[in-house]
Amino acid sequence: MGVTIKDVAKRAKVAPSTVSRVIADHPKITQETKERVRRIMDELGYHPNLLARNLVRQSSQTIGIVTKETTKHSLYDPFFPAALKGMGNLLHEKDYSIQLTTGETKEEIYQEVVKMVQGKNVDGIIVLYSRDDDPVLTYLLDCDFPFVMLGKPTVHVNEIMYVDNDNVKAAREITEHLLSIGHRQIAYIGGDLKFEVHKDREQGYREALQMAGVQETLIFRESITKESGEKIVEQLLKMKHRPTAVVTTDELMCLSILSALYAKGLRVPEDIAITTFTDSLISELASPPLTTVNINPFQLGYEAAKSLVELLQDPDMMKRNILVPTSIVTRESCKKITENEAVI
Amino acid sequence: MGVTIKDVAKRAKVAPSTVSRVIADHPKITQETKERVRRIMDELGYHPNLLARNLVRQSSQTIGIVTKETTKHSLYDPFFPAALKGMGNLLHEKDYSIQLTTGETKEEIYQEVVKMVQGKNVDGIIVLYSRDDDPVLTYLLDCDFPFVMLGKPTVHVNEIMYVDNDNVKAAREITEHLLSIGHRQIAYIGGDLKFEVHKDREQGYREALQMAGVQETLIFRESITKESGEKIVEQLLKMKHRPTAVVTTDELMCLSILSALYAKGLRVPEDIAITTFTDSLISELASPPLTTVNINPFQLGYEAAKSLVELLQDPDMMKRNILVPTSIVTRESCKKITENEAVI
DNA sequence: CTGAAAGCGCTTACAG
DNA sequence: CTGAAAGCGCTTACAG
Repeated sequence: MGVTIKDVAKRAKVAPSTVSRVIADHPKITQETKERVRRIMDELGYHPNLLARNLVRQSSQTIGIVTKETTKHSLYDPFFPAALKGMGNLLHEKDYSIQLTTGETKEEIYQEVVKMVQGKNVDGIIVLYSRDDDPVLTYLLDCDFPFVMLGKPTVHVNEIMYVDNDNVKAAREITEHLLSIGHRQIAYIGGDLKFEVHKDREQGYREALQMAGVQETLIFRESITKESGEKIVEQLLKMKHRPTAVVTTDELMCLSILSALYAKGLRVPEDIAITTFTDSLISELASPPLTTVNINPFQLGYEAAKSLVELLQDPDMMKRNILVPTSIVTRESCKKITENEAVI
Repeated sequence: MGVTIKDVAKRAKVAPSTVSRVIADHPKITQETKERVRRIMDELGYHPNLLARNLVRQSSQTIGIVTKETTKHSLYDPFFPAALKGMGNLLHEKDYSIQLTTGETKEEIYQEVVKMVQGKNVDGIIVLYSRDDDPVLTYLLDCDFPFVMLGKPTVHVNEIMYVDNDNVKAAREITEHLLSIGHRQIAYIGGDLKFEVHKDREQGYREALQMAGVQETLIFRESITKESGEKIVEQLLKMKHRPTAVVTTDELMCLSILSALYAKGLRVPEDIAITTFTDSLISELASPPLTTVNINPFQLGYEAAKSLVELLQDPDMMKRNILVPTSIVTRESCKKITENEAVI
């Protein structure tokens, strides 16, 4: 086996406890001893065995990151790597490691969380989604385990630390943006309402239309595939008052819609305006570049990790929430229209 | 603190060692004792403390995944989540956890790897890239630590277990595909040659042209941004014999090129054909859908993890390599051209 | 088939 | 300022 604290102690002619204190940079050890011990550690190539340290500290200095079950799409959702990077940045700073769930299904992931928590494999958890009836959430609350949610919880809002955008507002604003440049027929393409983010954005869309006195809403909640994009576009084209603008909430879905529109010979933004959410490189590189709600996914991850670390340092802290601001990035996918065009 | 093995032992009136054996499902424990002990474990809500188990076993049942330093682009490269999912799948099956590096720079990542290895925080490592002069690689080889590389190593090829595509062949085949449908002026847009993958693909491109008797090669190695796409397209358009087809090796770069082409009023595939690599959802959803080399990123990750687990089970096993096959997925971004069109 | 004991490699009160 | 000792919660030869 490798070099242990005892080997160092023997060579340095001190007790193992002293070596341990040198590692911890304990203030009551003389500079002299510290230097001597450190030199010997270098000589022997000593590195602390973290497994032993973890056991005695009952802490792994690791944060578990819980994802939702995978779909073909969620795999490629640019939100994930950006948020991951944000969490990684903060956690690296604070000297925590990241452990990722590997399960595919809800049940597998639940079991992993239980194992992480009970096995003391992680000191805290970040849940990367918010959905209805989530056994993971119930479990974490039940055992009072430190965690932060990325997204607004659907229950126990006041007992859970979370980081989110104001998705209602964000969706309202992007819809208002379209209204302000003359659009009246605006379709909305969101997602499954069991996820809080989709509830919020859909509500924001409704609010904006209502406040503008527009009666007609048009909402789609399809899974994100090429086919669903085609299906939606087909439906749009069949309508008497075809929408002049579309709010999508997902960059890949937006690509899918774009693709279907082009296939039908429609031009963006000339024939129809389109907007999306997230603002990864995809929005910038799409043709045309997309007007997008920048939700700052990196910052969301960063703040979630930061809140969790603070919670670990002070378990009794107030369960406060953080709202990461969003902003509209205007690109070429939306065009001002006159009243004439508005009603085709 | 939580329930320990001693609590269970006391209640079940057996020794802690017996409880331990029940957990391990040791064959020499009677069914009767097993059942009794298990019942009590349930009653008390006992879960093994993995930190303690890790210490005595000197193993963390965790695999470290080492990424390369981040760029704005690499963050969104769809290869990463797909490979991650592949690794996760296999590792979940084998009951290993995943620990991810969090560093931003080469130096930070190197330090993390050292800490992972020396601190015994991981049992094995998967390196997600292959580049020249990589201190991480040197270090892992020096301390003879179990690892698998995803990509072909640039040195010590025979001492390293790796999983890769045959990138030379893949690039040759996609270039030959373009040749076979009539293209003669084919540009290539790759990446920094310090990465083995880019060396290989560039070579494949060259080989295909050479074998077809085409003298002229045209190679770009830009970073992946909107601006570099514009720059490249500008250069292409200035040429006397403008290429009729472009091989790109990255889906986001391909989007960038598409975008720049459209901005200049060119049509794909009518005016210029374009192909790419990876085959994530992006290729499918792009406009037009992209002819792509499917490199099976999920499978690459899966096989890498599988090889590593095998290596951990049998440290003396032959350091064999695995080549994951690639295939060309034909979509609408390439059009057959006649000899007339070939020379504009 | 089961138990008593040692030990994994640290950390941390408690003495001095 | 430093050391001796106990202990974190398991596992695993060694006995019987």
